[in-house]
Amino acid sequence: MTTAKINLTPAEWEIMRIIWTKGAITSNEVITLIQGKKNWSESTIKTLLRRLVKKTALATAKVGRKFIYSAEIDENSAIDQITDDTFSRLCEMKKGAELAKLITSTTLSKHDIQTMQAILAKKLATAPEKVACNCLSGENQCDPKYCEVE
Amino acid sequence: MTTAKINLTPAEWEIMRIIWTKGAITSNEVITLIQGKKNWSESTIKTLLRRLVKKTALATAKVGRKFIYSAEIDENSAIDQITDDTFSRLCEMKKGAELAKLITSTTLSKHDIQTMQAILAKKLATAPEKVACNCLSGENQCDPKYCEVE
DNA sequence: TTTTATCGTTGACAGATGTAAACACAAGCG
DNA sequence: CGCTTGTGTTTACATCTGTCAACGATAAAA
Repeated sequence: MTTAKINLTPAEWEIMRIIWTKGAITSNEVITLIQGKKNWSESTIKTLLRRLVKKTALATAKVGRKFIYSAEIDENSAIDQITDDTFSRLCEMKKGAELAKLITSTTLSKHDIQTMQAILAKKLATAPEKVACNCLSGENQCDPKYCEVE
Repeated sequence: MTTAKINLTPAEWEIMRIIWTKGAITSNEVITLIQGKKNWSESTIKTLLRRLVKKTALATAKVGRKFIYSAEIDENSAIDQITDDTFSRLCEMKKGAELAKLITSTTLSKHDIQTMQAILAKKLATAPEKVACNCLSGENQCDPKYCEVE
């Protein structure tokens, strides 16, 4: 399992989810499983598998004339990567509110919630009163008229 | 301010942040401000501005021979959109842990934290013991060997 | 062993993205 | 009134992505 920075496109991500969930799997199984969610032709799926192998997101083991595909990148690392990637684009000041929205809209287990509560309780003590906007570089400051949390 | 579904590419997003922060602005100012962060040529920035206008993410007001650009899409909506988009790709079962990581790595204000604490406290009561994986369609169940939270 | 069903490989193609040079044009300068 | 300068417009182009059809090789079936 590598942790290298490999970018997965949305379509490729769909394939990876199947493989992360099933472990080792043949292209045929992938095709069958995907077809429950996406309306992709076999060709499309084969292409995606091939591209994933090429970018070393998947490994193959030849068994007879067919391949058994398995993930070469760790699911959690991949998840960290896309979420970090997404969050890195956001205005620093807005992230807190967005996270609040996400925890509102996401189904969370009791355990998840308790974990977060512990983290938050710990953070509260040293939390700043306000997080500054970082949308402009250097000395350029936000125009308070626009750069405000609502 | 529209709320229509407009996809912003990472490069376009960079431009939008400037404009959301500064309000109305000329291409020239955008160019100056971007150059503090990115090493893009003027041409590149002009192209991005034009594409953003084309996809109605920006509006223009002609003043003399120059344009004043302003956002046509709301920053918060755009933020919601990309985060939702990203989260929709993840395994349902993994979202909680990922959110916990995010709140750990994000700088949060006291206010943000308190908001989240309130949301979590409320959610805890009705929270499920476990959130199921939704990576496979229909009756296909996760192979417990692979589909487990660690 | 001839036919057929399976897989994987090639080649394609339109549209999106990142990047940018070259060009056109109006306004102010000399 | 040409010339320079600041702005917007065109054109370009290599990649990346989403989607496939067609082709080739080989195991399985007849």
